Amino acid sequence: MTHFGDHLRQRREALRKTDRRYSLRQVAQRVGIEPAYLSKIERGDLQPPSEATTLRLAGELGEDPDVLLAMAGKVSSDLQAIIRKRPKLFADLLRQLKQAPDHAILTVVREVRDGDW
Amino acid sequence: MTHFGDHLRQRREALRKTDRRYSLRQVAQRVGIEPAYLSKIERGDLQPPSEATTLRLAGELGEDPDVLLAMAGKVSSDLQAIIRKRPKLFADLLRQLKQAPDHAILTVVREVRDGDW
DNA sequence: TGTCATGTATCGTATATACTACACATTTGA
DNA sequence: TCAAATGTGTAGTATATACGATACATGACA
Repeated sequence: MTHFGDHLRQRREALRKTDRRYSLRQVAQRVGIEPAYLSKIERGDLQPPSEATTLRLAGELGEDPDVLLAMAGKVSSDLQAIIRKRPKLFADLLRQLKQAPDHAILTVVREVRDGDW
Repeated sequence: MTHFGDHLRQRREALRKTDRRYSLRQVAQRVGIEPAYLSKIERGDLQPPSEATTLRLAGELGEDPDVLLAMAGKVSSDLQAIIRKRPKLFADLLRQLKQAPDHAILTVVREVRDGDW
């Protein structure tokens, strides 16, 4: 499993190949953090940043926010809020689905989307 | 919405009516925290405790752990781990189900439980 | 060849989290 | 009635979180 920082750096360097605006310093500036801070994060010297900063990084680097948050060891606060409103229901559901294969979960997602209630 | 601390106190006092072992001090001791700390939590003077302590409180007071954690503004770390392993899938699922009525989610839970994969 | 940008090392800070320790006034039960 | 138990006020602590500011060596490039 590739590290959060490694992943950031790989992604940034990839974008950098076709766009010089993706230097560490410029990305840091657009994201609103110090270059030194981003440097240490990319190198795994520091913990991944806060949810808010991680989301801005995802936006800047064109990454899926939930996936990047997951790599940062976090779960989006809006998802947490959904669970907290009906904790028993969603706790049961998630533990049931823990073992289920991806396609089964996808099926459920589609069922719900197309479901009529 | 009743406060986390209020809820704890109500629950503890209810148990106390039939069992003197549910004094604040004795519960605190069994849970492994200082009475003064539990007092302030019940009165809403301090934030809800850590996940670990909240779970011990749930056990001691016979409450559903996920529900009590939700009242503490948290989501169980094992549920978070489930989500983090397949963030896109579960993020989509939860956002789909955000609006769904309880019975629809229950149906999904049962479908998955009885499903054959 | 000099200057501009780049990545990084070092140091420091503000705030939040998660409690403990102790003392004290009040209440309860034998 | 008095000793034990109860709830609470005050003060303090250790650790984690989430960064900022500054300075510096290296590399690119014009």
